[in-house]
Amino acid sequence: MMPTKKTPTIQDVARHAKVSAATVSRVLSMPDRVSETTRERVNAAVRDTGYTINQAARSLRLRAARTILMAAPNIGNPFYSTILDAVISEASGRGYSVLVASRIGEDPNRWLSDYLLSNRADGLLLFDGSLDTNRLHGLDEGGVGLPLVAAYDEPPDPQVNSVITDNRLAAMRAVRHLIGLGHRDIGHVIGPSRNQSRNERLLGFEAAMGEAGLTVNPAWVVQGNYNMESGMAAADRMLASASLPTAVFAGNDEMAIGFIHRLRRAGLDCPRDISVVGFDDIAVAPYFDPPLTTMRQPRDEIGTRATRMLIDIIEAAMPENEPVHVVLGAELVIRESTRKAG
Amino acid sequence: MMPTKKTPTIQDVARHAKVSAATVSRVLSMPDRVSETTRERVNAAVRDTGYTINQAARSLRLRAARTILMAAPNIGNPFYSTILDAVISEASGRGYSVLVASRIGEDPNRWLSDYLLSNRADGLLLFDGSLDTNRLHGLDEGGVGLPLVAAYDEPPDPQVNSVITDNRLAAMRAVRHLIGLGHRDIGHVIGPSRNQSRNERLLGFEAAMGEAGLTVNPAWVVQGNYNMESGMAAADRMLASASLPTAVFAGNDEMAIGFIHRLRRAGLDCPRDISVVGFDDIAVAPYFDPPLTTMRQPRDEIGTRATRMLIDIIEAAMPENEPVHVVLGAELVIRESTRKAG
DNA sequence: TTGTAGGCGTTATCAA
DNA sequence: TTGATAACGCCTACAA
Repeated sequence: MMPTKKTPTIQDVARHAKVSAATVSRVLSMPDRVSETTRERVNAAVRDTGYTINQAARSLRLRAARTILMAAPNIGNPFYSTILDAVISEASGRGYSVLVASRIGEDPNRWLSDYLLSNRADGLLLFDGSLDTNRLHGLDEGGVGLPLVAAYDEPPDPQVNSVITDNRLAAMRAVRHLIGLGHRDIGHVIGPSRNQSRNERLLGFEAAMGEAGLTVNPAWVVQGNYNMESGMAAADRMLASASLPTAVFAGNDEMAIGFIHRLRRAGLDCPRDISVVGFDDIAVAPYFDPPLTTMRQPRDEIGTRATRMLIDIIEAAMPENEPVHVVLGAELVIRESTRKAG
Repeated sequence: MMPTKKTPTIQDVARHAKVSAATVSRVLSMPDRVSETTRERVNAAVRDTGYTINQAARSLRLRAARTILMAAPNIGNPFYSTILDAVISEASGRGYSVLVASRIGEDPNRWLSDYLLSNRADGLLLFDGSLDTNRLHGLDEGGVGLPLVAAYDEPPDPQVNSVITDNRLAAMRAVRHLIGLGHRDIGHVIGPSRNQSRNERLLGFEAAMGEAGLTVNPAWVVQGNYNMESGMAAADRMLASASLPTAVFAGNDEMAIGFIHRLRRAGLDCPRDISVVGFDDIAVAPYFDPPLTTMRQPRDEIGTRATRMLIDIIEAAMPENEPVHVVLGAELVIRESTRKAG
């Protein structure tokens, strides 16, 4: 076995090319400030030595890691992983790496400060609405503005940049679709209470009901947890009530799927007995039986826009005077889980 | 707006506590080598100044980033994102951060060398079977052994450490289940050709057919792409053949779902007309209609074991003399997409 | 156009 | 037990 060769440094390349380290550095970062001939010599030397830049040294010197951190409540959830995919594409297109943190537990701020204030990541993409962005902003002692973009969930703090879907409007449109189909007895499976998007969707539900002069039956508004299991439980609770709605707006597709599944086990058919509209348009939605009518969130765009915004902020390197808020629309995708009432 | 305070360094803390920087460093990394009283003074100073360690400087000095890189073909796929979740848990429990790279394109080696040889990541978790691990090993010039664990896909290279499921055996068990149900006309939807796991599953399929004295009808072996869309296409091709099998082993659950979906559109029912067994046990499998019979891969365990192994290697910091191969079993989960023949 | 020199913030070695 | 000092590898004034 060969003796371990040390990985070559910029000095090794310099020696090899018979120039100074400074020149090598220039060739790498601003090639036009170097004469053609030396540039070629240096490039050859880089190849010969197999040099790769040491990022740690570079970060230390530049005080920038060219890395961003994405924090999500549960990266195993396809919703977030789809976004992550877009985040990685956009980030690596701009020369940034992506660190991922999931299920940030008890002390999120300490956690995040470890990442952000310690030169590991230059900015934060926050997909976890349960984090307290007010306190997070406190991380940033000087008040300069920690590069931060909150996405997906409505930020409780208008001070932070955000990219979100208009959950309220989207919910209204989903419910209006049901109402347009002639439904009047409409239920809602809502998300977990900590979640801000859930509140917006509930508000949208109520607004759409109100504008149509329909009353909300509290027994038909049941809480879930944004997963399939909880959709089943929601169905159970609704089935236990005195009467049944003819249509239900589920806070997301997972819950819609669990809900429909449970309905079927109880001998009820969707859409024959109950129409169901979901939210998100997850991958399986078109292939489910029945194919799910749902509000499609532009997840790619959420990831791409949020990342672009974050990197712009990082590179502008200036205090964000005015926070930017991007609001994206959701699109109603009509499939077969909803049909005319009666 | 306040003037930007520079983030405090270890020197600031030292001044504050009236000790040397070396002492502060010791308090942070080996507290017992410091007297009780100074330790307290230093800790207080750390709190007062709001000091956080600069990871870039630390990495430079230590020649280690305490970061690992996970490379997957498509992190948006729930299969990989579930694993990622486990990877992050395990890694952060051991004080490591996780960088994620997805869809590594044309020149994967260059890409990866950028990460690994440049002190950004200390090791690689490779979930992309399309990467050439032979050439990847070449990254490691001295032959010391780049810390690398390949997972999920059968590594074409026995030289690299791996954590995999026994795809062949799992496939055999899936098909035996079908045979045990009395099926004799059995088809197979296989994965994309670049994929090694697909070959193993095909081999398992053939082995199980062979041992039961059944012949494989080539018209019933159709290729897909591990996604739902391709499952539909596979069904189309099978429906176009002279006769139909009574049971099908799908290379993964996504294809099983697309397949069943298409069948239903053609007026065929699963499991009444055709039984289908899938592979993976993705989240929606129990909620699909019919609930999917499938081979469950221990995805959490894959992620956890692979990560543990990688970090062990990194921290042992010694040439891996013998590559380690961990083979995990898959479990048959019988639900309702398969039933007795006839 | 190129080179010299200094410092980014840490930790390990060596002395005290 | 503590402190001074010297790297780790890079970039960027400033000088030549």
